[in-house]
Amino acid sequence: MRQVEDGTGRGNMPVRDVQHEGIHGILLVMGRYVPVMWLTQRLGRRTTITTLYSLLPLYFHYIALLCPCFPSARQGAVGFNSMSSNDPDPDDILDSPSTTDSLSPPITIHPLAYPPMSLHMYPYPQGLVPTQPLRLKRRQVKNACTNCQKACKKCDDARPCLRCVKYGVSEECVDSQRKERRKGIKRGPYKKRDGKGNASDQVDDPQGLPINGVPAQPSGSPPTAPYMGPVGYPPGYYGQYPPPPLGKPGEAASFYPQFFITSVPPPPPSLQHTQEGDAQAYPPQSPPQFYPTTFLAPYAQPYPSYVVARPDSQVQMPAAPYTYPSPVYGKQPVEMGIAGDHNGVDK
DNA sequence: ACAATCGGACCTTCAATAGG
DNA sequence: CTATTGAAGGTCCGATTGTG
Ligand SMILES: [Zn+2]
Ligand SMILES: [Zn+2]
Repeated sequence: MRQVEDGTGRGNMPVRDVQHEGIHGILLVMGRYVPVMWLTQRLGRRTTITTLYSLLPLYFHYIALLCPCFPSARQGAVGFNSMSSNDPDPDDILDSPSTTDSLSPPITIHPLAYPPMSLHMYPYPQGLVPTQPLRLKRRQVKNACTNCQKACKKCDDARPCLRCVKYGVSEECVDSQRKERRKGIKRGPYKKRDGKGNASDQVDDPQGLPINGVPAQPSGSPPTAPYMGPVGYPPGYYGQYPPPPLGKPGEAASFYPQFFITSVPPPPPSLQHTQEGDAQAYPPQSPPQFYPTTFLAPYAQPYPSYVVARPDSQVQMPAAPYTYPSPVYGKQPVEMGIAGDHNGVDK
């Protein structure tokens, strides 16, 4: 297990490097799992642990808002799957059901959930540790806005989308036009269906061990991670990943095992300073632990109230609904915003 | 160092096809 | 009619290139 925290000598470590230390590029930030890739993309590649640490509380909403994987104030359980990725897609790391709120107990966040040491990196909990590289499914919006489409950048379902808001072109944010699929195209014979499980799709789980009791995905592609949805948004609002298909027997619904987010207790001291290269050595000693818990949701708000377009095309963080207890949290948010993406909607 | 570009991997959708 | 296939059409990751 590895802990990445301020004051351990890693404070100046760019966040992006954390992923190379971590198991799967997931930071446990203030009790929540956030893909490092995501952080580096949104906050800038050279954001250090220290910076992140000091800014996170203030940017908590924003991060919660931006990071589809940041299961903060949303209602509903936080799904987590044993997964990893060889090409860590920031948004692919975590996932949670977004439309299954009704299925799951509410999960929320409360201020006390912010541990003094807010940055930890945890490996997967035992039992959730993937036995093989898993391919995480990326979710796309149904219809990107024209700006995002042109820029080949990620869009979202909101209009204006976050990216357009960020670049101050909210008014230009409109759905791109989709062409209709042509009909009447002959396809030729399909390959034979053979009534039962054929040899073509048993690639998953060579060991035949369903992860965490979860049956392997029927397709030949690696299993995908569950959707850990955004916070406080309607289903699909920021859904980076599709909700677990419900009611489809033997399907992905079973791929959304429960995962518990908690205010992370500081790891045992003996585990706090493992050497580099132990990324694959997990879980070497004591297995990571996850603590089922519940959080309050102090600032669950719809997206539009978070983001304010400014003349300078920056995005402004509305004042926090409450003040953070720790003085360190009181630090003024420097001009950090959401660097990491390009300026100006282009092309 | 950071922003813009864009090739192409990946995802979603849905008409064509197959089976009962 | 329902299930499955599989390709069209789309999204957007992330490597590359451009800019100051
Ligand atoms: Zn967009
Ligand atoms: Zn837009």
